[in-house]
Amino acid sequence: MAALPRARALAILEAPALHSAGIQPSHLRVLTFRFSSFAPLTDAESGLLQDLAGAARSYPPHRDIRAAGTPPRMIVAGWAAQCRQLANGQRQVISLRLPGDFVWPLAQLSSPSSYAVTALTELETVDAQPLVGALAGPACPSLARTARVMAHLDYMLLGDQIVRLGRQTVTERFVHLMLELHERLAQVGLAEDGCFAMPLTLEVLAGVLGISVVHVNRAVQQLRRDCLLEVRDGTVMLLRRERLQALAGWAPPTGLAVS
Amino acid sequence: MAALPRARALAILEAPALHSAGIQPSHLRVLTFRFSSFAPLTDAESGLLQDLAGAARSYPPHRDIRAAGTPPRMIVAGWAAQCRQLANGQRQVISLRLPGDFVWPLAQLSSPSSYAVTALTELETVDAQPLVGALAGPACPSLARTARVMAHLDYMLLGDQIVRLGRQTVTERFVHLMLELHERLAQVGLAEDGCFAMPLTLEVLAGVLGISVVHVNRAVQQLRRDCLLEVRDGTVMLLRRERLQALAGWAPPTGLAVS
DNA sequence: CGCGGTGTTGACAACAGTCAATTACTGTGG
DNA sequence: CCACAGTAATTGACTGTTGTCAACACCGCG
Repeated sequence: MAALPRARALAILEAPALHSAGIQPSHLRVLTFRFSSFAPLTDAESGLLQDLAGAARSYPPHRDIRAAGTPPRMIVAGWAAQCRQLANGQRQVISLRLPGDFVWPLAQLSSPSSYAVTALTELETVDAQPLVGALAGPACPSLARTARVMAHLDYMLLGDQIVRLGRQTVTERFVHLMLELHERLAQVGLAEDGCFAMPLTLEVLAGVLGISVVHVNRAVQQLRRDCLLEVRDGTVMLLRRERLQALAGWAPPTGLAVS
Repeated sequence: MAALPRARALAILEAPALHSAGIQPSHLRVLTFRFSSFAPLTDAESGLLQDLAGAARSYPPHRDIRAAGTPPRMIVAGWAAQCRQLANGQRQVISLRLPGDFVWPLAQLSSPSSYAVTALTELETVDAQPLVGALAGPACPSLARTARVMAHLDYMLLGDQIVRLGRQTVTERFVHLMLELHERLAQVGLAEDGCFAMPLTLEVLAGVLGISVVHVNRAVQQLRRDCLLEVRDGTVMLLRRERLQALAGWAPPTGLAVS
């Protein structure tokens, strides 16, 4: 969708000025991909994204990024997980946060520490406050619409997670999640042809899918034997998308109209 | 919390003008309870709520309330469920919508029909468009903050639902849900002393909890035998709150600070 | 070389789903 | 007033999926 405008927007990435400004092209690429997938970007909006990409902050793996009152940030590289720690020591991942996602999906409160966002890999984020500020002003009208769509997408993703946990078997859950991740990563240019990098241990996957480590493994082995999917060296290859989609009851998101 | 302002706000309910204006006092009561639980209401805000309560619309049970593009509404009486219908005929309830909740939690899109909101009982809703409109304007500053808190609460509730489905046993899920419902209903004055009306069949409960009808029943019977909880005639009585909270790992929500 | 983290596999136990039969409660029509 | 059908709740017996425990392989690292 919107192939032409995106191409035009991405052309900026070739400009030599980027490097002299200390901007990571891959960071700007993520931002541009994400926002141009909803609506063509105006020049003002492209400029705004370029400003954002200028000041990235880095977090090491396993670092807890506590929410309380800090301004919103957007991930431009690496993966994070929004977790709930349970009394019995178990951990449930509410939502995986990928490049192009806000770290905290919505207006957030000071929640009682049961919520945390943990960096799963080396993580790069940029300050998203200018974006949020731009929503109120009239300067970037389509950005405001885009932000609403993104908020809704976050809500829909939690719905998908609920369906996985509530109604699917281990294998179905895993496949469903892989298809979702592929779709989300493809939106920011980090997945192609059913292939993407997935820096998750079985333990984290078990935390996402609400099952034990052992059974995540069994599901992966079974899918591998059935030649439906391959996982190796942190890379996932979806071999037969149609079969996988039928198996997990997953469908690519249809056109997004804003209310 | 905010006992004094709420009492002042509720005093309006005694005014005889209400009945002549065709306003259901119970509807206004729900609206007033809900909004005054976050911040004291100004007179302008009270007036806005009173206007809302004037024009309620009614839906029969089992009626599907389709979302696509319709303006937002708020429930003032009755229960509804936001569902996902699966290909194999199973149904997963994403979120129960109670009096004082927006029917569609957030900015909504035209989603591909897999999402639906179904009235579980006779349902009364009011047009929430004036509320949403008031958020942008400067007339009701605290209402805008309240709306953000409510959006976040909706998100937190989905997180709770995910934890239930991902990490808890049948009994724990049921108790956890009952405690959540009690808390949410208490916020709109529909629960007291561990006692509230719950118009849900076992089938709907199974749809919420991601388990089979039979097992919902077994859990209820067990809790009844243990004298922890009683369900009869559509009424739930939580007998030992502390034991139940410990059993389900549930804690009452702490103070809500806005970011 | 030993160590910790991660992945892999098997055996068994615990939990939850399915099927089926029975009961209780409603509203309807005779 | 009763018989009836339809829905919901309840219970038992059995099956199937998943969790738990344990052992082992692999790998990078000090």
